[in-house]
Amino acid sequence: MAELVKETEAPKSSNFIWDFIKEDLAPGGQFEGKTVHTRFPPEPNGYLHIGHCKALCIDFGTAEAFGGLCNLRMDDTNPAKEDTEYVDAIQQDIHWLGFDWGDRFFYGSDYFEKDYEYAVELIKKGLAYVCELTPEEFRANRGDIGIPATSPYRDRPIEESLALFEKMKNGEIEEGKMTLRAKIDLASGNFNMRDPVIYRIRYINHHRQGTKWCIFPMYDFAHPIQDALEGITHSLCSLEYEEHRPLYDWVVNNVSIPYHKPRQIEFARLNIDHTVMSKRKLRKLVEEGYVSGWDDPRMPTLCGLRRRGYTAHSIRRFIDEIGVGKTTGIVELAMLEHCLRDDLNMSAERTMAVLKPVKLTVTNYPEGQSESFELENNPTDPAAGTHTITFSRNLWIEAEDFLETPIPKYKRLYPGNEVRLKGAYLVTCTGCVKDENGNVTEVLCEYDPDSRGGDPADGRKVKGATIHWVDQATAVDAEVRLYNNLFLDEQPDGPDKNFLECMDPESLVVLQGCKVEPEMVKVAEAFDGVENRSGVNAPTFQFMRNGYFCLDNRDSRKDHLVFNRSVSLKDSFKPAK
RNA sequence: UGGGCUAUCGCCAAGCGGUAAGGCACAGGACUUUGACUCCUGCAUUCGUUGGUUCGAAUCCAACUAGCCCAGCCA
Repeated sequence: MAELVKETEAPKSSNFIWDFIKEDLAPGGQFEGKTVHTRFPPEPNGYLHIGHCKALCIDFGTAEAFGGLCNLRMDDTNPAKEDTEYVDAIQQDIHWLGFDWGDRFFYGSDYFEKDYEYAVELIKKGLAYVCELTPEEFRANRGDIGIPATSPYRDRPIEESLALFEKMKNGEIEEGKMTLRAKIDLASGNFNMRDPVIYRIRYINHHRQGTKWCIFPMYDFAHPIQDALEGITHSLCSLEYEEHRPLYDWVVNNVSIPYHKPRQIEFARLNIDHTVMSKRKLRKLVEEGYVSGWDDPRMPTLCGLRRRGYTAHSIRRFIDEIGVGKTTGIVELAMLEHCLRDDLNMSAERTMAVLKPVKLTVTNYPEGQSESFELENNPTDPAAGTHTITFSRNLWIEAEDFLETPIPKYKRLYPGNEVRLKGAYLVTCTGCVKDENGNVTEVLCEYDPDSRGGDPADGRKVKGATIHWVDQATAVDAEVRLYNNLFLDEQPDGPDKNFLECMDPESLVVLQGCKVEPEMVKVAEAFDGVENRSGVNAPTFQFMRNGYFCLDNRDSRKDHLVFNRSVSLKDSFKPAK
């Protein structure tokens, strides 16, 4: 974990949030001499996705940048929505990314007692009252643009509210019959300030508090208190809370907090094209079986991205690259993919794998003969060493590396053309064998014995391409899963769109009978012994000329290898149409 | 039409009164035993629009325009 943090580059020099913080820390600033303290407050009702990841990187990253602290807090003030089921997964994902909250892990519900005391304080100050409007009446009385809201209970005596709130707490009031409201401004243009409800009654089991409470504080009341009690200096959140800030400040200013007053700063949340980010929609994909689960490799969840083969480093780099601002935009997926390729290019070992195999017979290579070659593991890193591959008369090559009649600019196998078999020999195509339907079943070629290793003795330049291959004698079968975007539409989340109708029916293509190097079995076997496979990155390779692939952390076993394509290699070959 | 926010290249994004960084994408070219990587080169006379202030404006002022968010006893 520590290594991950270390290998992550220093974050960008600054952003508007850091500018604010610098001002706050400067002489005369509101936090002069204080330690920057942030918090990441996920609601435990789903898995973390790349959107949360931005927030989390900002929260933890900002603390890191200022030598401060960041707490992890489960925001669980609504018993109807939360579950412990997600708590472990959230923690695992944050650790995977390389962040740590030390011993500062909290639950919003830890503060229910305090919340209650502060609510009572507000009532005593005449700043809150028990309102008996039902949800329907509440809506009917909320007013409108230019029309103030109303509540007949607004001026009820303090003592009466105190007694009623006590009854609410003691379970003597029916759900929906009463709420506690902050007394602020019924005519405010900001509806959040029109005497917002700060406590509601809920006879539901709370995942941690059980039935101890039947009144629960609303986010707008609980959050600033939680922040204040934890000594948070900067409460960073997304833009939609911008107009809640006056309420946040109101709470912080009207309650006797024991420490400094935290400052809320908002930033734009992350959107990426060809995907959806709302928890509701992701849940629908999972629950209605459009994907295999929250960790389906096509999902934008952190567990999905991890299973797909995304490294923590690449994701953090991506978040760093896109920056922090207040403009709501949609980042291209190409940016994320670039960050992955960039990372894996440095770290992934090369191996040859044939995804759509066709036989290649080296007709002048003696039957039964075999030899081996050393293939570099990573051309960008000589220290990565080499591994041994075997060669014989019968090989597998990619079906698309042969064309009986070549298209313009085609540099691969076609009758008469010489190509290099990566790391082995130069071969010249002499023809092919077809079945009764005219499908090519075997490609024929002759090798140049004086080109061992791929370098021709006479030093001639090879115009053909270098293609990958595997030896039929030693190759191992594997299942390979190719992923495309879940959505064909750039903006499945867009207005007037049913995101389910934007899905790509071919977002998952499963290939069987792919041919991989035999050493993959050993790698898979070692991975079989790894505990908590879903929490770590599975072994990842670059299948030369194809892309980056990793073992599937859920389904792969040594006797049935399953690889996921994390991302393809860039390909500038554009055959003329 | 009430409140809040945002507008700089196809996508992110610097810029904070002195004459438009960077990344992604894209297009050429070099190199290459991955049509990858790497390396060059190109890619906003212009900063939503219109006025104003100024020797000088993306940066200050004004008025427009467009987009996003808000009327849960959700977070």
